[in-house]
Amino acid sequence: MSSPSDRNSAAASHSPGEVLALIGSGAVTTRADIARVTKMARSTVSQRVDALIAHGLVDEDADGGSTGGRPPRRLALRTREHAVAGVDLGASHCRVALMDIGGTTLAAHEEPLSIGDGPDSVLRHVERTVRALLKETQREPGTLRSIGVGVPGPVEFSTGRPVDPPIMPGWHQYPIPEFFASRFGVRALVDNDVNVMALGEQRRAFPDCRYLLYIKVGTGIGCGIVADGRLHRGAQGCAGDIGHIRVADLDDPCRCGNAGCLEAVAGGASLAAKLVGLGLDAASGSDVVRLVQSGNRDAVRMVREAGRAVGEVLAGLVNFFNPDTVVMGGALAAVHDQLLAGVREAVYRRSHPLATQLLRIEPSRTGENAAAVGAGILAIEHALSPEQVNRLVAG
Amino acid sequence: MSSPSDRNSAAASHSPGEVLALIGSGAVTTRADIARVTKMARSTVSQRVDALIAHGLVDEDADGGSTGGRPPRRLALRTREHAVAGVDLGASHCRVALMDIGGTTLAAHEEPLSIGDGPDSVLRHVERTVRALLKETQREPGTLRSIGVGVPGPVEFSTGRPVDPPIMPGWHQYPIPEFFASRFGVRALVDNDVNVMALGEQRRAFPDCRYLLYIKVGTGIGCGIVADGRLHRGAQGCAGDIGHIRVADLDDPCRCGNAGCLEAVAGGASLAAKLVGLGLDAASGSDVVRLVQSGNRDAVRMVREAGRAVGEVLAGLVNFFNPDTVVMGGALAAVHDQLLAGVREAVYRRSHPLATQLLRIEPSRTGENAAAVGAGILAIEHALSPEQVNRLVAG
DNA sequence: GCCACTTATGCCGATGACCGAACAATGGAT
DNA sequence: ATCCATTGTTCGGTCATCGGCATAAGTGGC
Repeated sequence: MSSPSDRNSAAASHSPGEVLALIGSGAVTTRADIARVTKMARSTVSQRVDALIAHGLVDEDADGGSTGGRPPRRLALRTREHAVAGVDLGASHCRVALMDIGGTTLAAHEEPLSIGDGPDSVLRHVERTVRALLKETQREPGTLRSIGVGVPGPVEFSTGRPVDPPIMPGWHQYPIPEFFASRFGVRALVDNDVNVMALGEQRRAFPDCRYLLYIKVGTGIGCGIVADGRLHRGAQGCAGDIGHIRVADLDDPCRCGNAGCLEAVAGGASLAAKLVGLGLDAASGSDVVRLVQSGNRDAVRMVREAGRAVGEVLAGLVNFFNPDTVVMGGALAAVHDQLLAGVREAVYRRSHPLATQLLRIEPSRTGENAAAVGAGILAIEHALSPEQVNRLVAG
Repeated sequence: MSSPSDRNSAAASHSPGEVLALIGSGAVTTRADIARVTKMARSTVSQRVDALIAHGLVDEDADGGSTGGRPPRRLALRTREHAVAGVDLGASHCRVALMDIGGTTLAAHEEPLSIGDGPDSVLRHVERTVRALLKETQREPGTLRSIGVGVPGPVEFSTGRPVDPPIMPGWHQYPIPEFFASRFGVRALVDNDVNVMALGEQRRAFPDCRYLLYIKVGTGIGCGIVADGRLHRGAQGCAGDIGHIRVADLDDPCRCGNAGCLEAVAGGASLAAKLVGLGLDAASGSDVVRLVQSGNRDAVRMVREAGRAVGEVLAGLVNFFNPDTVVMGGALAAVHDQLLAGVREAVYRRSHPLATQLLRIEPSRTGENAAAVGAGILAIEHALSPEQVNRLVAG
């Protein structure tokens, strides 16, 4: 038996925030469970739980089924009272998902919106949408705990400010978190859209995968990186910018000034342009998808070709990063049969066997709301972080 | 004033292990310092320090200079009583560095040794060398706390076993830690040689850099990855295997069966072979270095060319990983003027400006002992890890 | 239906980690 | 010589946490 209250040995002692995280994760649902997992005394657990209940963070449900003894009281996050918003800003759309802190999507809304309208106009629109969704789901505005935002460009995550975003005119250094702080009084977390999609995909669809790459093939091509369960943003926060990696043996000119960039070879915009060159009607990536789905041979061949190009680059990244999972998402993932075939072919040909032996390459499992939900998860994980909760319970 | 003993608010409270880590880092040197940094009461700090002294982990030096009040007693790791060994196993050499837990190299020894002799023979040799170094520096064998080992092939870090290492016949799944546990009774940590070099370089030469890539250009080409201050090993532990990434527009056949691999284009072995093809006498990477240093035009051109190929691949990795520092090491780093010129040229041409704006690309600053010292640091960080120390102090 | 048994939670005194304040030590400043 | 600034130690008090016991609330056998 270990000596009591010994912070040196297998140290029990978990802060209220850590207890809440356990409850939130769904891994434990009763006080007795918590005591078993944390090894804290049952009395201590009750104390922690009482504090969380007193602060309205946890609810005591009805009794759970008995397993031969007194039935436990089930504990759960007080989802009614705590909501977050996940915002997905695209080049030409805006999607907002209202979620409770349990991760359930309560309502979502999408509409076309040009990011080029500038931060003031766009963010005011987001604010209105969030308020509308709160009303629609009959939640008090005061129940909003935080906001996650995904934007189509590089962001300095710590300050939440876009940095020289190529397709977001007027957004450079705009203080997005301050906007939401003044409107809702909550913290906003802003990240690149591919990052939040990677986070959402990992948390929702691949919870057991610790090293995940999310490849988004849309108009451009980007990559979100989850390493050891956390987002890897790199030194300047622009990690995952794979659109301009050189593809061997191809010389398609790219808007970046170089030739043979992955984006120029396999990006939706470039595929569409090539199809136009063949006399077909394709303005964007979605038209490419439509043509493939209708069985157009040139389009199918081209997407497969694009898959090989993506796979060529991905093969190098797999060798370098050694992920356990690669997820293909973005507009062109709608035709993932063709795309994945090319990707797998190239990756398995060129990557090291040890790196590919357990590697999974799969299409995205999250749907249209991927980015909004991912942003919401970012917000939830902030709101439920032990530091946040401890501050709340202590204050 | 925050209420005392509140584990929720700005929670002071640091375990003995954390206190030792502070002392070991050199950031603090007196009890008063520790109290200021950790915000614990001075009495508590004394208690922690007393425990560490009682267990022989910390020494109380002579007084430090007064600054107008009572002079502080300086604290330092008890380096006399705690040593580690760092072992660098190469294809044809074995280097052992004996270090104290403060990180000072006490003695080092190198000699030629073929890894192909098999684990039994090689590890017995290592054991003899470690014992000789202990005797040479007049340390008791019992002062050895742990052993770090870098090997030239993939390793499952958690078990310390090589996994299908191409140039280490007979080592597949050999339990290296068990060997040392039975001989010295200490834990051995085994990792890929490039990983320990990256770790050593980061800790020694670039302590402020959190995202570092260490590129080793020797016979082959490999990469060690430090992300957020920790080694990134990937899902299977084979991350950083960049030798067989495809280089655009080049088709040199590679031993792996593919063509255009970085290693086939720019590896020391391949460069030597090409020089032989030009009628020059070059058996390995070191001969290439010799030729470059003697001003041979073909060799200089070829190394520069190799630099560009490395840079081409590195440009992609910089976009993907967004490091703040890239270090070039390995045998060919001896001619880093020529190599770096090519690397920088390619990286700055092809990487995203945001990723390169603060990027440093520099030659390795650690010398011949890089891998052995890196392995030693791995061992030190294990021996001084809070978990280890807490167990010691508690037990 | 009653009772033994099992499991969950609440209550309470005991323990000890940590704190803060007072005190001792030690050298510089005046 | 005296005061001051700073460091470290001692000691009593507080509070978080523990373990044990009482209570709650089911199941299953008889």
